[in-house]
Amino acid sequence: MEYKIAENKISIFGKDDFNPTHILECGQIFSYKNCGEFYEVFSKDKHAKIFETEKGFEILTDDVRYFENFFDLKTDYGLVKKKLSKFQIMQKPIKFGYGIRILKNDLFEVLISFIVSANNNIKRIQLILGRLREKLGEKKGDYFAFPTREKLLSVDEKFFAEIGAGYRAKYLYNVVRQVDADTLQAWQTLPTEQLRNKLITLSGVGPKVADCVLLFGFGRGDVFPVDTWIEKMYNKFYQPEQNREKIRRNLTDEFGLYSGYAQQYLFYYMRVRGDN
DNA sequence: TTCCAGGTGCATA
DNA sequence: TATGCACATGGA
Repeated sequence: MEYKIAENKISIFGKDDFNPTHILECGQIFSYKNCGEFYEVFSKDKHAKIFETEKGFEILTDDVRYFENFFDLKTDYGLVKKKLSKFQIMQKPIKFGYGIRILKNDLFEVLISFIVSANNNIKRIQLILGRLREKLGEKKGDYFAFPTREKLLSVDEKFFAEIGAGYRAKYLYNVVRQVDADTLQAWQTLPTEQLRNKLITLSGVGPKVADCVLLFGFGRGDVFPVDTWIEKMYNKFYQPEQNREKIRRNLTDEFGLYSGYAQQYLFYYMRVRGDN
């Protein structure tokens, strides 16, 4: 996919491998707004607006280099889809979510966000994270930054309960005391399996949340997060199986380095289309 | 009213 | 190692 970077704008040429609806509404990020004429997306303390043009899309932002990496623009998703299309099961999901790209979101934000996501629905996750930004994030004109770790350290467990986190309040209170952004960044050098083991030691982080952080933060394509929707998918298209660890092993064996990409097309397809 | 949502932690055997 | 249950909250 071709794109051009100017001072405050990234121009995307073509609409085959980039679609803001697919990218933002496929459940990998919770901080964005559909404003009709455009989408606005928030990551860390930054934001960008995405407009559709005749030839493609334009991303307007003060930090073009950040969002070039965020939208994973250097990866050839045409190739990803070509590799995945040899699997029969991927035909419809790829056609349906053709413009999906896997985001490289801020590690600390992804960690907090997906701890909130556990056993929760997307609407409520967005609500809780929105309140978190409003109450603790720095005001940046007409939006709020994601709170820094220092800010998150300043509140008690009750605060997280009051913004609606429910029983996850304890996990959040604990996890901000267990890691900081630099520690997470340092883990980037580890191979996936070791990194996964590190993440699972954190409060509120199990196999599923760890895989989401690996995929949507660390950019590891060799993980396959198994949630309730993937379990539904697996039981529909493969053999009946309720052990999520077995499902995960089977799917990563099948899709290898492209596991994460496959997962995201399938997740989006299952959640929006239900089936067929 | 009951079920479900991008599951995890902990006790028990 | 594996199984079962509790855990907040709000929409369907």
